Amino acid sequence: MARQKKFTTEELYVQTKHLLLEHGYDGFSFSQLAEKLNVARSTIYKYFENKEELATAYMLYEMNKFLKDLETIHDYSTFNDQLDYLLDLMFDQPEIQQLILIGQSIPIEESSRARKNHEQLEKLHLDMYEQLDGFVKLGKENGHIRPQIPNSLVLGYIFQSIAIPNHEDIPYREWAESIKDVIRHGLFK
Amino acid sequence: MARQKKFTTEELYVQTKHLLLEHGYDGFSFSQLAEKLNVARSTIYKYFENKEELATAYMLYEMNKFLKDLETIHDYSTFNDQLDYLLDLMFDQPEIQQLILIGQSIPIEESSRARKNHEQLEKLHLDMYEQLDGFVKLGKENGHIRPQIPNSLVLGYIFQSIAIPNHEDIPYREWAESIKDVIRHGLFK
DNA sequence: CTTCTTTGTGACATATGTGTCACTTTAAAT
DNA sequence: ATTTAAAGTGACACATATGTCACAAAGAAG
Repeated sequence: MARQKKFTTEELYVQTKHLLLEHGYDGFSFSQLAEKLNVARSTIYKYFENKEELATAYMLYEMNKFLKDLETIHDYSTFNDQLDYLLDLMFDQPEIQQLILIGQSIPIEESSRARKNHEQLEKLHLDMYEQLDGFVKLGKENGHIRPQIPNSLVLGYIFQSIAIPNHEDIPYREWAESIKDVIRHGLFK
Repeated sequence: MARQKKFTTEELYVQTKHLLLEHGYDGFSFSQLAEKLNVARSTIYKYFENKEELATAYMLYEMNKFLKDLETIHDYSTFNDQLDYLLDLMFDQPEIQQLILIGQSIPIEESSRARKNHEQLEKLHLDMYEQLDGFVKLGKENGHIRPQIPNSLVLGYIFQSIAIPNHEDIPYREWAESIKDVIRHGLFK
């Protein structure tokens, strides 16, 4: 070791997240990030080749965190508890789908270090999908979820629900319960 | 009149839409747009002061079109027909919520021509909300929609549903019917 | 044909972003 | 105290975006 770092990878990722959410991938720049971290722009190049590599590395980090949390779903035995857990998980990080979307807008150059990250990211994506697909299948087998609804719609529906803007500022608990209710039973009487 | 225009406002808006959806507001530039339209970049400055004004003008155009379509909802008498019409409308332009989101990420400078556009845009937004809110109220009064669900959640659901990615490429008609079904009756048996 | 007006353009000055590199700073190891 | 290597920086060359303006091009009106 020599000389203390001025920022941790963790801090870098936190700022990256904010900037990506605010400006999107195209609008995100090393200049902005360096300013947020109070370092020179060139410092960041010590750790990442370019925007592409940084962004994919960050997405990988975020995805791994999410998947780790997702595994905990197996601690719950009933389908209803699992659904509750999944929804709470997503409520805790409502930005996750937007980030995944931004992640998909990263253009991957041939033969870049980012390629590896990108490939691994696709693996994690598949992992996630399989986890969730298994969950939906269980729900159908156990007779909770109506079997004629396509699995991808079930999952999409759950994911998108979290992104509904709470413009009326309804208290978290009440809002979350309403969403769970609508997911289960729809809008109609 | 003098000299023919090389592009119509319509064409300009179409390209603007594509670029905004692809790159987001921050990633969008006059250079890209000029290239798409096969004109010099400076030509666009003849019609718009800057990116800000162009983007707000475009959003205004898009919003007006959408609201005009939305009015047609009154041609349908029953709540169920109105809901069907609304959902079909949104299926026809699934980009609308993403565009609205992008529109909200336009930073409005003080004392710019874009201010006027922006204020008018907010009015249209309110119009839209009132239209839709009225629709939901009707649904509750007529006993179709469960009254305990917040109105904004009902609307959020309808809007967000359209954005669910159809990864399995299920045929349009079937997919749309499934979504309508889930919105009405939820995922559970 | 000349004039007028709209439409379009290239070039300039300026700003911001990118990637690199020789160099400095700083803390640990000897 | 000296050496070493990681961590950090300013500056350079280059690319791209911005806004402006004097001027060119092209139809319409006279």
